[in-house]
Amino acid sequence: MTESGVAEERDWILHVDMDQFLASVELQRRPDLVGLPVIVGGGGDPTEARKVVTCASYEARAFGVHAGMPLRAAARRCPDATFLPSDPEAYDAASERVMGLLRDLGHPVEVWGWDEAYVGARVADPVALARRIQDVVSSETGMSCSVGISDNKQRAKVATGFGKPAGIHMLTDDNWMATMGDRPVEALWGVGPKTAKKLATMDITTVADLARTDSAELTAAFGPSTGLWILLLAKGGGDSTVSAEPWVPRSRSHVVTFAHDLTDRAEMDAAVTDLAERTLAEVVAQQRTVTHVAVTVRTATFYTRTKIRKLGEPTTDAAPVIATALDLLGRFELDRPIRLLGVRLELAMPATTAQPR
DNA sequence: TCTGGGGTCCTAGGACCC
DNA sequence: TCTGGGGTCCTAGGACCC
Repeated sequence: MTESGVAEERDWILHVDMDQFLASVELQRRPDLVGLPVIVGGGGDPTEARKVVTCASYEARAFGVHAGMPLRAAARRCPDATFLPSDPEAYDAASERVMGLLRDLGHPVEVWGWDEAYVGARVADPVALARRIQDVVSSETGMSCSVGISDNKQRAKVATGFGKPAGIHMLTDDNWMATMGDRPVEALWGVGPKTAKKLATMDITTVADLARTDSAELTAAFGPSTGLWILLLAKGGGDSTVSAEPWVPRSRSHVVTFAHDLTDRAEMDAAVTDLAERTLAEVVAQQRTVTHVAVTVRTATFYTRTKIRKLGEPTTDAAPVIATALDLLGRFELDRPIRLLGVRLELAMPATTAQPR
């Protein structure tokens, strides 16, 4: 604040996160379901095995239903919910609309998946900008979003969690430790259950614990990059850049979980061939080139392994891609029932954005 | 009613070369 | 002949996120 009481312009990062995005898109065409439990996932059949919830409306969440839960379990918890099939094209279109609205505000927008984006803005009143974002998104799409405000992406993302749903929350150096210090390290974006468990063996369980840990102790345990990174996160730091450059994907993949485990090698070959062909077709449609082929196998016991091979030269030809995928598949011991097969194609980076690997 | 699908990045260790 | 060290490329695996 200046003496006149007018805030000065500063660089802010706003994290915009659509509330219950997939359910919200569905509610736009099914207004009769507004206020009711709605569960999106699989083919919309709650009895379908090996399919999970992709998005649950807040009303469904009140029954304990959440993303990743098997549809059958969701149906048990919330039998009166309306189950809808996943419709990626509709979500793509809705996402494009929202991102377009954000870009129209005139600030750089970094898209983070279907339902999230960072907006970088030098403004005096970021809360006013957040309100404007919510108003525009709401009036133009009928959907609500939450906005987190900070000076870096990780902290802005954490702030959004305090704003959900449909709210605005700001986290800065002034309130970071008071807000987060006593919370578990997993409250940090980028610290998951494995890291939390390892930290716990070092007697580090809260954000405040982690923030006051010696950097040498963390780099010894987690490596020079990760160790310093999680220390920075605990102190409220993070990445302060917002890039409006379109994201260039590094890879493209598909996996399939079979309704019934495969035991026949010919069926496995056919599945891998199909996955490779489909994935390559998408890569070629995007005018990209394949450098590596990876094959993933998951057995009935959930044992999951990946084998990857660099191709002799980057290609868009189906023959070498399929041959490599089948050869990689053959290097697994396939004597146990197979639950999942996957193919991932790693892509050559276009010359203008080529980066050392 | 066991545990989806699509991604990214980091680290470790072996092979190979100088 | 033996020994040491550094750098790079490659694959495997882990971890995390939406």
